[in-house]
Amino acid sequence: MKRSEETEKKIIQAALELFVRKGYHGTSINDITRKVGLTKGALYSHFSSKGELLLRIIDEFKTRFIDEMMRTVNESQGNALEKLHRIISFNSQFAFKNQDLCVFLTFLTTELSTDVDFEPPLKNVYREYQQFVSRLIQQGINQGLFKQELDPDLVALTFMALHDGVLHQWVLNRNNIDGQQYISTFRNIFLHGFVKH
Amino acid sequence: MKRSEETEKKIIQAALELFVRKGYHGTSINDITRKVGLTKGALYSHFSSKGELLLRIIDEFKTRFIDEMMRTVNESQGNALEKLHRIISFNSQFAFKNQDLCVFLTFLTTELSTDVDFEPPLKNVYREYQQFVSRLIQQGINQGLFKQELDPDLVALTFMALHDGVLHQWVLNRNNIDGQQYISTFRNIFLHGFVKH
DNA sequence: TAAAAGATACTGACCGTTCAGTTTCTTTCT
DNA sequence: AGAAAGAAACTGAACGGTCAGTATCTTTTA
Repeated sequence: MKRSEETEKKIIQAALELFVRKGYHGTSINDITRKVGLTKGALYSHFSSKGELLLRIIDEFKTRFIDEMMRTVNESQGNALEKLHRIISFNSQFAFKNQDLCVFLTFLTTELSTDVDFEPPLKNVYREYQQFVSRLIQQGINQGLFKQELDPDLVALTFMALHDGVLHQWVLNRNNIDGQQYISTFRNIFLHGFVKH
Repeated sequence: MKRSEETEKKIIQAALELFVRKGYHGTSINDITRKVGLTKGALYSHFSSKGELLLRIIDEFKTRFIDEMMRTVNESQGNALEKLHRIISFNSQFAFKNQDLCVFLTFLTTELSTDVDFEPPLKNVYREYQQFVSRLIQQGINQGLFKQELDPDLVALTFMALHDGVLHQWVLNRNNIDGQQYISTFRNIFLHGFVKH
């Protein structure tokens, strides 16, 4: 890899970690350069603005998480339920390996959902995600696996809500939660509820 | 009500709306004073710092949402499942009436979860919430209503995760979602899952 | 040796905060 | 009741500091 590419990667990685930990507005360019061990001039010879850094991270999230998840699920065999299991597994594994990147979308969207520069790309990622899950739910309903009375869009939204929320709670309680057990809990609840029947 | 109290209320209300919409660091004192129609000096004669504003809002959230929810649920009759329904109803109604205040905790916690000044009070509110729900789940298990194999703490966490996530998604899609239908969807899924059985 | 990458030093704007002074309201005195 | 005095609320300008971004110079790399 070229040196400049490596530097860019380091900058993006540092920016990602800081954005997730302190928010976009709470992170200064100086914070980022200090973390990478560079100066402002160096950073601005790679990126034109702080905003471009954010857009690059959004893009990275899309290619590394969304696209990869769709690829994995589409290539897998099985009915809609099994594919939904796949998504949950993929998300969990990805979250374990790339905590920051995974948390990024949820956290930054809350902060920047009304920012004219960032709202459109952020919403695009969400929309793509939702449509993918929604289609899967629709398949499951057609296959007679899921309850027919449910609206696929709303179930997809609920799925994403649960996924977002679980991530949020996990970050807040990283040290007190057994990740594996937490995941199996929320998976069971999402699929079967927790009321006895 | 005294004039100063009214002004303080206006300031807090404006700060709340802006914090929720643009984040804590993304909101300036000037933004707030502009919205209220005051000057900086006036604001600082009521509040000692920007941080105090935030702490006051956290406190307001606690008394108006958490405490009130506990009171409502504790005073209600019925078993654990019915009380859980109460919580969901209360949260939904509260969210409809006080969108900003309800969204506040979720959003600001993501931004400020690593800030030494604000993390403790924010986590306290969450802890109180979780313990309350957790005890309710435990009651439900004891009463034979809920699945015994589940850990009450993790179910409570999942409940809050879903609640947080639903709020988040709702804010992002305020205009495209039928609130009532969305709530009933996530309630059904949480209680009974969406897989046919 | 030319171009890319980085260091240094700077800009103007805006940040949260302070404060001396003015206006507005409330109480006291005659 | 009406003027005087005092308190409370607010103004507007300024403070030091930090922000994102830029201009200029030096080093490294190919």
